[in-house]
Amino acid sequence: MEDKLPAFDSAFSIDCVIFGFEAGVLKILLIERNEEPFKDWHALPGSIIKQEESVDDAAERILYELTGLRDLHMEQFHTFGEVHRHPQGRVITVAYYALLRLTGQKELRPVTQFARKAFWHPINDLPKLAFDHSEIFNRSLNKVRRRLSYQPIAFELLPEKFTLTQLQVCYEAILNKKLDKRNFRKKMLSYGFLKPLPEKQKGVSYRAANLYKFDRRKYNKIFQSELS
Amino acid sequence: MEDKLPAFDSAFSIDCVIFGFEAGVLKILLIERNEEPFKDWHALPGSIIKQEESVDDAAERILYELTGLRDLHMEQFHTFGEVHRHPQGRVITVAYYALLRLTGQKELRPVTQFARKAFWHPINDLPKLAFDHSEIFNRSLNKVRRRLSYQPIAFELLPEKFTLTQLQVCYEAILNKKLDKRNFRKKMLSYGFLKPLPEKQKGVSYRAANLYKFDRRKYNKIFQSELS
DNA sequence: AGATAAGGTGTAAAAATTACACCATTAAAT
DNA sequence: ATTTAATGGTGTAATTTTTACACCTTATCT
Repeated sequence: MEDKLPAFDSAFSIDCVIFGFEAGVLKILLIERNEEPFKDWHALPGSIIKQEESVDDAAERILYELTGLRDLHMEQFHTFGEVHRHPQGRVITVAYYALLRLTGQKELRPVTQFARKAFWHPINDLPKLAFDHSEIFNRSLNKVRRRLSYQPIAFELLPEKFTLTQLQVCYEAILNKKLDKRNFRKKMLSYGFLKPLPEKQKGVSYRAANLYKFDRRKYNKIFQSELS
Repeated sequence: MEDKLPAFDSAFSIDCVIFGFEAGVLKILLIERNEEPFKDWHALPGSIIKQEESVDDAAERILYELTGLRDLHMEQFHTFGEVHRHPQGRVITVAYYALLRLTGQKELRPVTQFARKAFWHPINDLPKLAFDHSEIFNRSLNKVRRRLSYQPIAFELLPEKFTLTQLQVCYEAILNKKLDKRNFRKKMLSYGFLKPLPEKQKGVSYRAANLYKFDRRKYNKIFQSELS
């Protein structure tokens, strides 16, 4: 496929691994490419950095153009610089990840023609991805797991009001292992940044669980002072 | 100074933060630049990535060319991508760090003309650095500190045979805080990768301390299995 | 012999982590 | 009305890890 394409010199690009959590399943955002190389393949949202924008700004723009998503807090985690990772020329890519709350049913609507569509896909069943995107994804998942071990970032994935079980399932999905219910709750509550609400889960056909809210002020206090 | 220089389009570069430990003091490797921009300034060893080399390979080559040092294990930690970080044009830089054992008196000898010389400088007294290199250094130090909290990487800095006090001083230099002697020893020995040698320190005018050796096999076992 | 400087050691309290099982509540089904 | 199915919610004891803390020992130098 790549033989017919023009070669180019070198470029910097961005690739984004956006995690979402839905129905107890951890997913990432993929696009269907509408362009060679790897036309029709699934891929991470990614594109070329422009001359006049910072790398961080490029990440925001590119994610928006390919998926319609805006204003996430993305974090850079690695730069992939093998010579032949792109068939047409030298492309070094800076990879970002973000955790995204899926409530509010944000619509996925690419605003450029590079992506035919954008969609969520469970991480346990990923298709073959374009370029070295599988490797990029693997590395992002390691990063998120490691990060979760020192910062309870799972909140970023949950709706504003959530149950402790939802929180635990989210942890388990990220870490890919079962946790003990009592110990998990004890620990989470001991942090002090979970506010119990005078409100219960609705629409379940079993005992409704209490809802909690994440208190970002307290959270920030704890995890800023921890750096010292 | 930059007004007279030709502008260029865009480039990818490498900057290296190489840590060394000497006489109880943590140092990094700086060069004196022999080229505009920032001619005569102190800077991190860094230069432009070539078209036909991977980013990791570029890091090794560049460090060698500017300092004469080879075969260190460098690790990428961040990519700096602000638009105006270089006065002449767009330069995105991938930053690496490494910890280097200073025994054997490795000579520092730049093999290109870009650096007039290379030298070690204590981290507590750094001069103003070229470009955004101070920021790059700060970030590298944070990275090393954080890493030290889950992997005892301080060994990389010590000679083959070392005393427990040397090890502790090295930790203290990285973390910039005092540690308790008894607790520190208890913990280090409990890992099981410190081999006591039937040998004592020489040439000190007080009671000689026992020497230890770092057992990399056991270390790797422990810190590989830890990832699961 | 005495001074100096660092080496080397143990214990108790506190805190964090782990393992583990049963009753309560709700809605749906009968 | 009763039963069933599904999840919610809770406590304790054992173990491990972390912390705080002080004194005698050894080697060298004078």
